[in-house]
Amino acid sequence: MSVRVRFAPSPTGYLHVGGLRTALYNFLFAKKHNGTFILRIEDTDQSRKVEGAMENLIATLKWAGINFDEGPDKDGSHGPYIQSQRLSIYKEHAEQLIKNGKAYYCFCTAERLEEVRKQQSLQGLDPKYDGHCRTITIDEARRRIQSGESHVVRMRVPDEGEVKFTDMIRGDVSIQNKILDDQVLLKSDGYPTYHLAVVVDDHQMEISHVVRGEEWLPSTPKHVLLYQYFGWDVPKFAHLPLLLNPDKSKLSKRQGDVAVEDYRSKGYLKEALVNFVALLGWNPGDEREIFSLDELIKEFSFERVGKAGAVFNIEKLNWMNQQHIKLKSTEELLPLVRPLIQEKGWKVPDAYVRQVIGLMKERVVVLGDFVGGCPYFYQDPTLYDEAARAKNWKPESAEQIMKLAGKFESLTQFDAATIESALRSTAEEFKIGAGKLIHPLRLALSGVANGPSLFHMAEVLGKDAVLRRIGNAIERLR
RNA sequence: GCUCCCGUCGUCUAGGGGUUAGGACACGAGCUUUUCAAGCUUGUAACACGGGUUCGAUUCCCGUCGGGAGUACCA
Repeated sequence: MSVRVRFAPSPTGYLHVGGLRTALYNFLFAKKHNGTFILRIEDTDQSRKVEGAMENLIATLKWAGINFDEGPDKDGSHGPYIQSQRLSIYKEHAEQLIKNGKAYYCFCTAERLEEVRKQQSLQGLDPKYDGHCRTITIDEARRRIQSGESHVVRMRVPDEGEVKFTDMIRGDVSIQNKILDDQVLLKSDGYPTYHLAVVVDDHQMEISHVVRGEEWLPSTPKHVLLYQYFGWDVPKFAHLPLLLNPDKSKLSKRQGDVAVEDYRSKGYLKEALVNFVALLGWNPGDEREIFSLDELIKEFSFERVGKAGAVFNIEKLNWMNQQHIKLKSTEELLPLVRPLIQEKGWKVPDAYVRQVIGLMKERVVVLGDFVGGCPYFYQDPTLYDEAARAKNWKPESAEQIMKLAGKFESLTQFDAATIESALRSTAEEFKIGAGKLIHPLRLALSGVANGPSLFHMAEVLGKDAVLRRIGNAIERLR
């Protein structure tokens, strides 16, 4: 059997990191088995529709490197891939169920439904549709519809028996029919609910494995029942453990960033985010942790996906981002850093940025650190860190640095080696340790107490900037 | 409430009838060092609880507790 899987988000804004992982697992599984990965847009709730959300979703998936084979803008002869364009299909299927007695028209108003639920909870019963419209004959129903009465279609769930299915991650799951609700399948506006739409689409699109979040586990029995009603083969299911907030509730906004775009704009590499999210619930079975997308494809399997929810731990993501940055060449980093410098309005040539990247690469966590973490590479310092000044700038420093500047001036070759020897010889002349010059010079050049190797930093800055900054510092730090 | 799912260091996890319960992040210490990082070495830290089964359970079974999800004309 060929593998066909799908990621089916609803376009309500941005791509959630939980969604990213669901999409990723689907993608990895498809690629691993030479299968097909499909993107389907589930926009059956008109009230939640957000303009541009679908384009955004597609762009973000593309950014992450999770490419789909079939989808809204990639026809694969199983479309359309946007549910709002498939309304007639759902309607036909709902009617088929009605004809077979597996579904029925319901005319209950929202008010009545609410009242019923209220009464039930008052009596300590489960809130559930009371079957009020179950016995209305099709003829009568048609008359009422003809006269313009608002209605929905509900599935008829048997009162007895149970539904069983096997989940690739959780094993056998079963549930009693009697606790299942007569789920609405077709809403009064003619749109299907999720439950009808997924089943119909997954079947028509020949989905072999339904891989989705654990929040769907409780409604899966209804879906299985629908497959049976239609006489269709049931696909395999894999319900992924949830991604959690630090307090263990389902990962949500208000407790941190959940949008993939947020992490992107904060300077996380797609490689790091994908790698990190892959390891939330899955592991390779050995102690490797850093993976490329291709390696993930090679290693992935549902047997190694865990059952328990996983807290989204930003500290580990930070570490992983560092690792992936270090894995990248300066040339690969350049186009990622360049726009950030542009944003600040700073103008420096590529050759210069390459040198900065070279020096900063080992000490950066997010891409922004190449810029905001070392502004002194782009601008003369105007403020000097107070603590550093108190610690490193002594009354005699000005004279010593002045002397050093004199030596710098006469250097024909201004590189890390010549800078270092000039500094060391100056220190000797004053009979002080090199540190007594290094620290104040660093303060003068960068305005702060720490950063990359001072001599290399000075080399990158260049002689003119170094002399100018020394002059400024002596003026301002007196 | 009811239904379903889950339960190994603070977090991500490996393991599985007999182990010094392993790794990673974070945290502490040390080394290195012109600073800060990085790197290397190292330390602290876990099988939720109670019953079984068994010569032996963290591992298998049951219960309890705890957590989560679902319970919509939202997905």
